[in-house]
Amino acid sequence: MPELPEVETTRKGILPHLLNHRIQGVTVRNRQLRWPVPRQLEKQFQGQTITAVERRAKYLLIRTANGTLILHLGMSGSLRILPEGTSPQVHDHLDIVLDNGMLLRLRDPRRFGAALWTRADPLSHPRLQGLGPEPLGNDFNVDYLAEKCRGRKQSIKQLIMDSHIVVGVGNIYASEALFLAGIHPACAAGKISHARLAKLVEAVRDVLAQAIREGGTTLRDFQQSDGTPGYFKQSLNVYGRAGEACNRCGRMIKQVKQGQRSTYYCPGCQH
DNA sequence: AGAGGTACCTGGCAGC
DNA sequence: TGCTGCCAGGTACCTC
Repeated sequence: MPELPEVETTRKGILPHLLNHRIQGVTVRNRQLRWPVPRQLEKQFQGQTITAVERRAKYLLIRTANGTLILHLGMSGSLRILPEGTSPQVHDHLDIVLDNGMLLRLRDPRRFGAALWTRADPLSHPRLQGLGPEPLGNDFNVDYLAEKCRGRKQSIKQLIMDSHIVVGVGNIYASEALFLAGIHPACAAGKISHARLAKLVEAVRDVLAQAIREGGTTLRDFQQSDGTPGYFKQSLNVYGRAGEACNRCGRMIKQVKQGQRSTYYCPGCQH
């Protein structure tokens, strides 16, 4: 489900319900997520007050003085704020009960997501250290990207989806950013000019920023934390539009496979 | 080092 | 109706 805009939308949605609130209870119904949910979580998180709700890459960091809950939504995860006592459904694996009569509930049918706990600096957690720069930050710029692309034969689409290069660019927004930049997704990263990489950096920033403004993309099951869908789907130029006409040139959008993932592009606009 | 493939897991849908 | 196969927004880990 979530790429960076969906995670950021979720963060903004849950923040006011969590910040400065005390955790009254933690219920783990299924520990078998991507990694087992650590046993210390209940004991060490309970009773703490939430001091910050941050995001690094697609991870959410729920901080307390005693440690940080690190959440990842995987492909199918979502977080909802619900009144305490709301009955859980099959894939509701984790509840955080708050002192305001509400609870934070993690639902994740495919269980590719994660709930980790660390008492140390979460940014140096093995899952977070070594990640590339944030796409909306200053460290992601054309000089950085050109350096990473140099000599690489890998396709540009796969390269920008590599979280060691830049975080937060998933399958939807990779296709969308390449469309905006006019770059063919199969183009070898090392063969793209500096000027075109500059366009790509701007396109990645623009598409992610716009998607955040519109509350993310709802394809089938993404919901914001209050249950409403995201509206960016209306702005998609290529993703999921195989066989339809390009908004810009009218040619038919194509779909291909790259590294087992679907890629969409316009053969008229992207070279 | 880089590139490619596989694995994890469930649900929805098309096609027979 | 029910089966089978394929597809899905992520990412770690394996091999060559």
